[in-house]
Amino acid sequence: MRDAVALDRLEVWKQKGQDLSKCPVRHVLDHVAAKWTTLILMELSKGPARFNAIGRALPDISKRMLTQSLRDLERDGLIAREVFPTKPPSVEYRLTEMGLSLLGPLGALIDWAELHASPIAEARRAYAAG
Amino acid sequence: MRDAVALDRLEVWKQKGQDLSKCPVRHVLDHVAAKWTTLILMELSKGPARFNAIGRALPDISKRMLTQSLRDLERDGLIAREVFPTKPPSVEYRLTEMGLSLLGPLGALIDWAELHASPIAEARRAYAAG
DNA sequence: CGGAATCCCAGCCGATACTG
DNA sequence: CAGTATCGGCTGGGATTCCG
Repeated sequence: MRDAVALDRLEVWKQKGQDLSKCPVRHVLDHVAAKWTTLILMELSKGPARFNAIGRALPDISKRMLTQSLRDLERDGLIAREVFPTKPPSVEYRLTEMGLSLLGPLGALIDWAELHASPIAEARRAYAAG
Repeated sequence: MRDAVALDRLEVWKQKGQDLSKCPVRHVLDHVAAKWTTLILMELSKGPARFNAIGRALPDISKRMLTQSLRDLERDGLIAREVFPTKPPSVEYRLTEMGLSLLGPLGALIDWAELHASPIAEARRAYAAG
């Protein structure tokens, strides 16, 4: 059929009888999944930005979710948070090297999605119709 | 900083003031997000399989979620469902060409996750430590 | 400015039981 | 074999309010 070498990594984990929720691969997938983290990584790919700047760039995000998403990404070492003791204090977020390296694979996925957007929409219509 | 050509596709959508939930890119991301669809695509990358065969390969999935996940993938044209009028009836699922083409980008993401699994785990420990 | 705390609901998802 | 039906818990995430 096709060599699915990469996919077998998940397979191996599954066959070890491990808890799927602790699989490290799932963890990354969950970031991609999370409603906002992809957008945030995208925004930061343009350069470091401050809390409210990111918020303004993503109009529909609440402060609550922005905070939480930033924490999640920081926790996993994908972005770094730096506080400047100005008055009032400002906080800057930027991609780490690891976060930067994620943009490649993530971009590939987004490219695929863009390329297949209309076939998918078509498939949905066809499915709904019959 | 870095060319983020791919990522700008999402950006464009956002700036059009569109509802993010209807962005076609999000549809794909949601599949990746969903707890089981990635595993199912993985399993089917090895070749066509029947309902219960997939279920046995993914021991922790319930029939309910298996059905639902298969429907989701079928709805978007990533897998195809074929019923054989045997006795008792059997149903076979296989990747479509579009589904097959998703394995590449998805595999790249999984490779990245596998490669950075331990740095991420390390970052989490460091973060938890304070 | 950059958050934290609280309330609350929609939906995801698991368990269980039933069907053609 | 390949589903469908129903119930219910858990949590993601929106709205709002308060704080250093």
